[in-house]
Amino acid sequence: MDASAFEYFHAVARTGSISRASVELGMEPSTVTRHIARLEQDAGVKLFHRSGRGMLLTDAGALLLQEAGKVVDTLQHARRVAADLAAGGPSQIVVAAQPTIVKVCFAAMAHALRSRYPRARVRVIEGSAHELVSWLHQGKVDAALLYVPHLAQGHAGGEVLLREPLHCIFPAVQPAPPGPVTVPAALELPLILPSTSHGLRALAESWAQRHGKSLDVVLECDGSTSMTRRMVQAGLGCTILPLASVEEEVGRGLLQAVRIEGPEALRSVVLATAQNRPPVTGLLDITHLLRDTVFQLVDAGRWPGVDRRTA
Amino acid sequence: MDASAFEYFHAVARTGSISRASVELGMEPSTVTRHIARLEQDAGVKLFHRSGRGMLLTDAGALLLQEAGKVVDTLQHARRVAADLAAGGPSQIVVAAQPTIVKVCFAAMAHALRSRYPRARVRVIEGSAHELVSWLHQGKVDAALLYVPHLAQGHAGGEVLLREPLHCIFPAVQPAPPGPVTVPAALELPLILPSTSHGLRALAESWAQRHGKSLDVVLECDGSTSMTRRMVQAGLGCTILPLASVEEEVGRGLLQAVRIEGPEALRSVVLATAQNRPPVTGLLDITHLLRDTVFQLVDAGRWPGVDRRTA
DNA sequence: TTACTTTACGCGAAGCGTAACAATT
DNA sequence: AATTGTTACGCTTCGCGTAAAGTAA
Repeated sequence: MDASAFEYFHAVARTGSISRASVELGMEPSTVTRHIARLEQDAGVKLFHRSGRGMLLTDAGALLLQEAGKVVDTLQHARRVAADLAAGGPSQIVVAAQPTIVKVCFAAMAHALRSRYPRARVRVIEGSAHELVSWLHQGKVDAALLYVPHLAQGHAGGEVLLREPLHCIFPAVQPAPPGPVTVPAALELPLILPSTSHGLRALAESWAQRHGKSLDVVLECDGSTSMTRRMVQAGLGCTILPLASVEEEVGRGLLQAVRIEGPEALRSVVLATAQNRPPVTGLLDITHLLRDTVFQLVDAGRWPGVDRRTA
Repeated sequence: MDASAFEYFHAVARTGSISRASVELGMEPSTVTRHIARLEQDAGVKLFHRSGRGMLLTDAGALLLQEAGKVVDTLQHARRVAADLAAGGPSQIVVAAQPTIVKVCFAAMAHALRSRYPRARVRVIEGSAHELVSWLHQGKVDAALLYVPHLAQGHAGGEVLLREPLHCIFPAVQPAPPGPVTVPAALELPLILPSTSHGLRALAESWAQRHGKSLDVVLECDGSTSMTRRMVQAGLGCTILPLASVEEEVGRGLLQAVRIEGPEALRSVVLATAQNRPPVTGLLDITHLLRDTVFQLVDAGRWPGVDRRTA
């Protein structure tokens, strides 16, 4: 029973159709049919229910898919290591980060990675914190930059690169305090925040609990922070964000940002790598490069709101 | 890059020679050579140092072997699941146990497994407790019967089948106490025991510590317990074993066995399965069968020194 | 010399694509 | 009718084994 049979099977099960799998695999549908037919003959059971609309896994098929998935993953890793050997260094580098971080430093990072590893395929992905840890765990990304909500760092194998102060974001039309505000003062404001399970919302909730207040959430706004920014610009309320997220709007006078005081208003940016998986070739080099890039950005004043003192 | 390439590579690296790998793989040496040569070409580096005596991994080869090993393991599991599907039940059953347990009940177990799963390949392996947990973790065995030293059960996903009392084993020439002895009394005896890291030795050490005594170990005897038995027969000292290990010699008057009193002199026999790995087809059935076999042996009085009361 | 790996060569089989067919919606 | 899966057929290619050559101990 050849390993490629499991790969074909995996593709068909995932796409739910022979024709879709065939284009993904770059071969003719008839070939895929033959492979599936042979696998079913070898296994002695039907792995799919056939219908005019596609292929649906049977119970036995679902069982075998578990194993097929592992085979595909393992093979992919092995091939990648071989490719790394051939390239004399990493042949593929995948870095992910949360949107704000992407905005600030992924241009510089992509540039640094490309010039350091010209022969490697460099991929950058944007995702939520939850997605990032999941991707790390699955080995889909090599390194990730993410916010750790408060002082709860050390949960994963991450190195704290810097601490970024959070700001209260006001509409341009509303008079904002001239200097930094305290956390309790921020909690008095009508806020536009993401719904639960988002890092910033969880942080705000923990502030409210600690100071014995309740949040005045006038609007829940999920998705990209640009939507939240537009809501604040429209004067519906204030929000809490790092300065980097709104630097441009602040510069153009569309929004006002006031720093929130105190250590609880600091979010750590950590550089995380997968601990459970074997490190990719040159991962240590890569993390060094990413770290240096971040520090250079901060030193050049290109990370709004962050300097060496806060970091 | 085909998965079979990794399998061939794995075989060559493991055996250290193309010719040995070729017989293991059931093919001609020239074929294996071609596969390795192509893999090296794809990887762009030499994976082996060639010498007139065989093949030795390079650094790059060692790196790739890590991945190749995972590929081989994963593929093996996937093929097995497929074979289970084809057989309509488990196609292979691997059960392991510590030597004494093997001696007492593996004949009955092998018989029960063969009659329950006539189409399956049944394998039984004997090994030390340390090896057993390692094999379970690696997925090399489906179920294992092993002794848990004292009352520290529950560490792994194991079910306690019974508790077996330990005995003091005396030479035939030496007058032995007529009835059960206490743990402190046993600790006074000159003992022949395995060296550290063996379960029985660790148990004896813990007794000594708890009763504030020190062991009088006249001889350390590693390997099979039959060596220990011969040493006791020769009159060099006493030892501590379950009755099942020495039943035959006791019956022939070559040794004397005296039960040790108290709950601390009981060893639990646990039926363990791998928790970290997906269960094999019908594993639940198999464990049921093994459990019933043990209980039937005990009820029939075929497990020396154990009855329903101690169990 | 001996044991092992590698190359050359010819053959056979396995797998692919094209194209026609069948079945479900 | 349209989309999708399956079967038939001819062909190419890939990989195996045999046999000879090369190479280190």
